[in-house]
Amino acid sequence: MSKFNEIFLDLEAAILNQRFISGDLLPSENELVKTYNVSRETIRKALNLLLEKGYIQKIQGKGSIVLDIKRFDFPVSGLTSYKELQDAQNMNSQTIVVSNGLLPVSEELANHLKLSVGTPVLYLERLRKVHGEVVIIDKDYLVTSIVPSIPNEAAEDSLYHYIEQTLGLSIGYAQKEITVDPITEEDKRLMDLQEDTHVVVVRSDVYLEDTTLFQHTESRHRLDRFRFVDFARRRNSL
Amino acid sequence: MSKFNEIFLDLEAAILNQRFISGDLLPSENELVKTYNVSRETIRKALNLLLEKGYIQKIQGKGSIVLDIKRFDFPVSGLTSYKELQDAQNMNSQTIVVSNGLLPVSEELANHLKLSVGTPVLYLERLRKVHGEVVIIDKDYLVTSIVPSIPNEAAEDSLYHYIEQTLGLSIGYAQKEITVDPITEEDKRLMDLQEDTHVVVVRSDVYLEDTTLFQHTESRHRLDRFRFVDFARRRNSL
DNA sequence: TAGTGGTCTAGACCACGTC
DNA sequence: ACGTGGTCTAGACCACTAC
Repeated sequence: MSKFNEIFLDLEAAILNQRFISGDLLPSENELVKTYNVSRETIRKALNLLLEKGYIQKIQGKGSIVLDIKRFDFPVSGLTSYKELQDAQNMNSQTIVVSNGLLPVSEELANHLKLSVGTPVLYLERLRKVHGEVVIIDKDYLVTSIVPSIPNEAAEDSLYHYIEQTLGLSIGYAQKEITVDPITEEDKRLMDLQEDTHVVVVRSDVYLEDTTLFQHTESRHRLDRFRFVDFARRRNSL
Repeated sequence: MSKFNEIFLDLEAAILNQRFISGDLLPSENELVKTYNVSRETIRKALNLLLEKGYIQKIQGKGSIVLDIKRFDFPVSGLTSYKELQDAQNMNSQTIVVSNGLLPVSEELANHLKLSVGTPVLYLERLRKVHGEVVIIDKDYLVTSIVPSIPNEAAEDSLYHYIEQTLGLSIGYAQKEITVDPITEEDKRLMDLQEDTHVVVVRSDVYLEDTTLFQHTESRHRLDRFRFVDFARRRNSL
């Protein structure tokens, strides 16, 4: 593990554990150089990670100020899976696998995943129950040359954990899109909808570190249970 | 302007102008060192910006691969304003200012903005018309000690442009939240809703670079006109 | 004036991919 | 073996804040 990543994790833990609270100044870069016995650029790489994640704001001539982290917010931002979220939130929730097997790929999806028509894909469909109600449907389409199959136990736990830990693949990045779509017959049948006429749909394409597209996901959320929180920096395009 | 930022903008332009297309390798870091006559760390800072923005993927031992940028996607992600979006998309749209003046702050908002109750805030309410229909309502609450007033012309153009260019303030970062809420009487009155019972609500807190909270915004979108696109990297928490 | 962060350098060694 | 990106260093100079 790299030094700057270790320092980042160390400082992150210090902030999460409230050893530094909102408004505090972190030790100066020169002090951190002494503390960790590394060069200043190494410290700065660690601080940049904190900066990107919204933990601190740096002010020239002053120092690194710890920002107010809203711990109870839903960080659906970034590339985080349902399971990780659930762990973080301690949600009373349950996953039900309703499909897990090969499916001939549709023409549209074949195009999308850059497969030839007719190639089978691994189709996984799961219901997410929170407090006894089905509020999310997740549909995953996986390229079988990369992920040939998923044990049901892994599907009930975390798909990403299985892909990364068991298959040893490195997930790189994802492109995602959020829209609100009219409900389908399937939504009506499988979800505990109330009078709703729409659901929030999050569609993602997920790529490995070597830029291979290996997964397309459609996640359908009941309106009242959907919340997305994001931290964004203004990039001065000077 | 810093060297690494100039190099970033140069490479970004090259990618946007298709001088490099999806799947291409950028010149190696050592080649870029020669091209730009700078040190390797400076090149790497520029490449990191491309990486964060989703323009490239770096693969050790191989090079920097240009990714597929979906140019017609709505990058509502990051800290971008409606006006900037509109420019980028060439949308046929129009802004109507329906409120622009001081308002005694409510208790809830006072708390939120850390103001004392009763302090006036600058309240700006705007309707966004696209293709003749009102599909977005924007409500901005601005701290008057920082932004005392907004000329109507600026409100019709770009609020951020006015704040940055005319007032000379530096916007730092924002925290935003997306939910789907039931419509209000006001939504019904002001927007061209169809049978909709809900709207997408984007709430943001916007801070200056010195961490001062100066704006709270509530942006209400008609369901069928809302789309959010995001690029996310998986951070290996190794 | 002293201390802070912002930028940049020239060089080093390592890990990985390609051939 | 060679070229690629990943990490790290020790030092330099600048811009800004605080006093």
